[in-house]
Amino acid sequence: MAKRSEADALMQRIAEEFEALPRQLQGVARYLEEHRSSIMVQRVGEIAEGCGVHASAVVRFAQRFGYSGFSEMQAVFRDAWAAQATPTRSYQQRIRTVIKGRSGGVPAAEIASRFIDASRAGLDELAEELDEGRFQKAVDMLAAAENIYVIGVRRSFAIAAYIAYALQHTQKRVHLVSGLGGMFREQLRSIGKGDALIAISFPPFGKETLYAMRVAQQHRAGVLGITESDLGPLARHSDVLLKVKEGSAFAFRGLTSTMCLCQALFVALAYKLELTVEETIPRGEYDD
Amino acid sequence: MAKRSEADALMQRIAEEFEALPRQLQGVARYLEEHRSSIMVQRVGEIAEGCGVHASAVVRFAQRFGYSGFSEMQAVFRDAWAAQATPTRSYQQRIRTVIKGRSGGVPAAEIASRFIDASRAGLDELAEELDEGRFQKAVDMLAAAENIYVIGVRRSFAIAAYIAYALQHTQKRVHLVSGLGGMFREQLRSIGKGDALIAISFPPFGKETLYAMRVAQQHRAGVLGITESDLGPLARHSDVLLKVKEGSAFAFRGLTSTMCLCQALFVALAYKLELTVEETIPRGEYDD
DNA sequence: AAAGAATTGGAAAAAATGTTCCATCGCGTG
DNA sequence: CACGCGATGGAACATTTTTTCCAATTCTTT
Repeated sequence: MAKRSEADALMQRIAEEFEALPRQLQGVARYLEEHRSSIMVQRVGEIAEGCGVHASAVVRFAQRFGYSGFSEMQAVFRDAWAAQATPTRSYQQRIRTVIKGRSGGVPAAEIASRFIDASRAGLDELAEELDEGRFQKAVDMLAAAENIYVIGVRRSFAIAAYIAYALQHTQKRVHLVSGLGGMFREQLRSIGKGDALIAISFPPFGKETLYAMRVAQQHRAGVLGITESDLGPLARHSDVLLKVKEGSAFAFRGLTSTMCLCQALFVALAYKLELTVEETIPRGEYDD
Repeated sequence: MAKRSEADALMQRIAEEFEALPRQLQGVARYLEEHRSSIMVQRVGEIAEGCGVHASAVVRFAQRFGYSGFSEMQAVFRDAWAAQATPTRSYQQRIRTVIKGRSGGVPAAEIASRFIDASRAGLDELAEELDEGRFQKAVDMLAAAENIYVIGVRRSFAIAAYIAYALQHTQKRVHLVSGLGGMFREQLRSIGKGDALIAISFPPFGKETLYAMRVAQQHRAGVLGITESDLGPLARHSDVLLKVKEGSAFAFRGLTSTMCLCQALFVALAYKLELTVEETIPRGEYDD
């Protein structure tokens, strides 16, 4: 019943012993986990190169886990692949698999899979409907700003938090308007000309966000709105408005498209500012 | 844009010349057509046996179609497979190309569009590789918890913030371990048996997150880790581990797949708790 | 700091795999 | 029916790939 392939068992064994493995073998382990699906096609040499390791290290790895050599271990992955590539699994078996995992109610995986589909559809739409002119304008505005303020409340807060984090990797001064301590007003006080505000809001629009946009405009700062329609209240207060329509499954509004758009925005900005890779991803002690 | 692989071209050529082929080579041709997807893994001998033919016949077949030998022909199929098996990688590759290629103003929209493609491919991968059993376990664990603590620092903070927000729509008590005021330790103090911790972390793993996981385990709380691999430090401290592989375009790690997974997690949980749509999406005065 | 253990990289041996050559066979044709 | 052309299979050969062995190095422990 359990279709637990030997490959699965092996991977688990690897995960368990991982910590106790020497440095290079850990590298091999990581590589195997990462490229599990293509190991069957690769030669020892290729894998070794992929890990930046000598071929013999890969062989030693296999031996450490009880195989006579790499070839024997590779066979395990090959078999696993062959087993799943051949739709020999009867329909009944599949159903049983799905039912097996669930503890009453609808299998969670079913929901997950549908939600992922919906998110993907959302991205399709984003790709199709992205207004290139506006996007470019948004990037230009941010590139020109001295200080960048970011606001998003409730559902949109996570997005705002992400943008603020990402922008820390630029030379800009970044201010996340969080409202911590009830200080929305105070956090916005010093916004002014030459600055920009990024505001993320979806219906029903948070009043804090709208307030921030008004303040920004009064202070002559540029405003970039991220929302779902040209018709909402953000339009009036934005210099540039980016639209994202989130797909929704189970009447639950997604956020992946918005997240994706914001990351794209950051990447484009980083490029425009000619940040090097090293600058965008510092790997210090405190990084996560 | 039609990415007609060399393998496709070859198969067509084979079809055209099929009639003119000697008996055995026709057999080989049929075999290739039939087992096109597994040729890359097989040895000449295996294929020869599969056709009831001598190995040299297969080599001759390859040579007849202009290759130096079987190996060269096999490489064609291997490449074709690699191209379709790792769409994520190739998208990321393209972003990199776009960015490095042209000097001066690459249209921001171009970057955006590539980035969206890459994210989409990432979701495909997520859908494909999601471990259904673990996902179900994760949902069950959360459903059973009285208090849910959430931690994620730096890059992962936005995700943690979102989860904490979403969970407010359930009956659970939710605690976002933010470290505000340097109080990581204090915020975790009262975690205990019957509670759950959701920890999100990617390399290089934030020490705060790892610390929180250790504490949670010591206090007998359930730990749900969200990371990119079974081999990282989260594995040891997690009761359930969900994997998300985010592609990184020019060393810039995405977050859309992670976001999507977490939302799916919430939706599945909400469903299990039998929350109605209205409950999960209250539209009150303060909503955003 | 020295001794010991474990890890690592190179090179050579071993195995496996792929390719070529050639004698034989079968088939169609003159 | 004999001839010749091309197809076939076996075995030798060549190449590639894997594995083993060992010396150099690094890391630990005393």
